[in-house]
Amino acid sequence: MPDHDTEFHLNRQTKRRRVDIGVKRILLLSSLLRAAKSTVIIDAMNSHHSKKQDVLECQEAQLGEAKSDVLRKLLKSGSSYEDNIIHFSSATIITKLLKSNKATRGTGSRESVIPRNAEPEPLQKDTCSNSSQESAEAYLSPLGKISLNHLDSERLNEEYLQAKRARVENIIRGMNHLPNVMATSVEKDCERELEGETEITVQSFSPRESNRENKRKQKLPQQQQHSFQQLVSTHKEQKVEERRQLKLQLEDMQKQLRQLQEKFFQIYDSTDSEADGGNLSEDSVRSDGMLGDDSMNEHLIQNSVADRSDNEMADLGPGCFLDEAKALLREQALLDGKMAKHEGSLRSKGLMSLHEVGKHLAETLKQELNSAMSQVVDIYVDMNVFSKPPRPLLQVFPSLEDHFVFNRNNPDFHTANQRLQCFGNVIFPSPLDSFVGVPLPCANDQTEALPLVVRKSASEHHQSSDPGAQIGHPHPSLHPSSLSENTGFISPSFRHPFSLPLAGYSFQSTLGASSTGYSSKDSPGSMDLSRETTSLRTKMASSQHLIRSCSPVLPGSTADGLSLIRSECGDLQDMSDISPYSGSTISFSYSSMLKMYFCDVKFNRCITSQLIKWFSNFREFYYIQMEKFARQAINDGVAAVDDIIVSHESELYKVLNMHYNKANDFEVPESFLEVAQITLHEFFSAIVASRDVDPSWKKAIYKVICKLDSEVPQIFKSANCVQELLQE
DNA sequence: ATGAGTCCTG
DNA sequence: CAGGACTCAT
Repeated sequence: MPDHDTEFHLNRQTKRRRVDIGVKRILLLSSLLRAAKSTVIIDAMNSHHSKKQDVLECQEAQLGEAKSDVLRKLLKSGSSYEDNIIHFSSATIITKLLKSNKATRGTGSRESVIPRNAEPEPLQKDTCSNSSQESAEAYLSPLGKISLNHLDSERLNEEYLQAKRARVENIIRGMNHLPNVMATSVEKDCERELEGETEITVQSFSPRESNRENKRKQKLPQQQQHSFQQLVSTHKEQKVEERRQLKLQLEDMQKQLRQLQEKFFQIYDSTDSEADGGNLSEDSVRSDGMLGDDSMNEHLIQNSVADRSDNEMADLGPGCFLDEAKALLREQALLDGKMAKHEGSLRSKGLMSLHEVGKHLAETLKQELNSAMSQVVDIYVDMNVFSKPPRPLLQVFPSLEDHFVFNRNNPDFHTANQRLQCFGNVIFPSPLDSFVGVPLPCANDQTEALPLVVRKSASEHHQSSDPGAQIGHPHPSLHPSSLSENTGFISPSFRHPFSLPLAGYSFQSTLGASSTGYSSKDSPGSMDLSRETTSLRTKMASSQHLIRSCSPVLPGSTADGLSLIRSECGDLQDMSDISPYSGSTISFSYSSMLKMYFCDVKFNRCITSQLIKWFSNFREFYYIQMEKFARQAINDGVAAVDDIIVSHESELYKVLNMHYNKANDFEVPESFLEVAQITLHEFFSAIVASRDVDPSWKKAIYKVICKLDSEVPQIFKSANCVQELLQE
């Protein structure tokens, strides 16, 4: 029977096994963005960043990545086509070539001067390597060096010049497909290169250089003219084929472009109404821009690509395809510019501001992310946590409704609710709500979960700390099934500072509430903010030195929630492997949460890391205690997991409360007990099942518990958090 | 190189 | 809790 010391051993074991959770956030964000396919988001983002992003990115955001993918493909294809035809025509290669030549000339030291007249040798040895970039490069590269000890340098010079000319011809031909400017410049460069050729002489070769050259010369063409002809003939065929393929690609791109265009306008139509009432979302703004310049956009988009006839296309060389793609990019940039312009005009009208845009964009993004996360959480919890015969958690809901003061008409609720961002068991207002002035759908629409902190009841009679109730000794009145009769929740001793995952869990997961937020029916109702604020006031009052920033105080009240979210959501990546909804995992960082909730706090590195530190520590403590008590229960001979009941009298609860809520400043939400119990059960079961042999066995538990997390109380998001608390 | 976040230790 | 090592990502 393992005692709880094992924990430390295991901790040590898992030392290097930890999963770094902050890894894929950005990916997640972007993938979610894509998955969401929300034009609201995309447009907003595009508008917000358009000026900073390059053309490709703008285009991607604006018309969707499909198009840009096509463009990229086209560009890529174009260049690969060129590569295939004549590598020398590749701008990259040319650039490289010219650069290296220049570098060579610029080298003062003779020792390091590239032995240009040494290059012809490869001509004699090579067998028409005409398609590999490497060979081309090698051949052209002034870096190529061979031992010339036995060679007639003059002859080689001659040959080399011949080869060089052929190559330049080759390049020029290849460049026919490129924009004139480039071709011309390259041509000139090449000519210059030829002219200055004979000035370079060979002085010496290092062995290393020789080796490098030897490697290369095997691939170099022996007969430049011959290989060139082969090149041309081969590439002519390739040209035809490539042209055909490019044509197909372009046609495909046209199709996609049209589709995107249609989609774009459809989206505008669908969101048009949402922008009514002076609430201009990014989407509507953008769409307005589109419609405002409808004819022009149509022209821009269709004229260059869609309207181009196939015949015309067929006559286009690969360079023209590239031009086509570039033209598309330009068009997109232009469109983007118009968007920005339109946006600017709106802004000048006072309808919106860039700041608002960014803010709203962020909010929208967060909502989308959380929605997706919530889905995953729901599904996972439903599948894993409640796969067993349902425990009486459902009864928590009515009981909580009884115990909490739901004041849906509380004006504070609405103002705060509009700012509400929830994590963990995410409850968000609908994405559009985040935009300025968009009213909440309904006063009764509960978009928030239970606050983490409940104000102490006015009747501050302390609950009897009955030491009798211990883990492994179920107490009827404390069992979840009898929570509705349990008055303990109202009882002031329920003051726990940290997040209470189950608040969201009970309602959302158990009741199967929509992941996008509590519906008005599923939600427990709005929490009376005054309760929590009053509760917090106590804390605040005792922490006047932190008056400017409430966050230093808050970690104690939000730490575990944040920690849970933070630590476990990272594991959603793992869960995504299990979940059929694997596309929609989410991960939040502490810092982003902190910054969102404590907007009045000027976060710097120090503050952020300190808070993170606190959260980590809080979280750690929670789980350490869980494991400890689970092992203790096992040691005590508890056989069935259901015999483990966490109540207000449980030692576990006391320990936690002592740690997080020493002064009992906070009323601990009922759901905390639920989550604590579930956590304990998880640990117990895992240990009993010997899953703890796995160094990372806790992670599975983290996953489960993470999903029970409830959101940070909305009050914390208020910029006037402190004032509000003190006013209570 | 730096930051975010976790894990371990004291 | 804090310090610091460590990992991972940018």
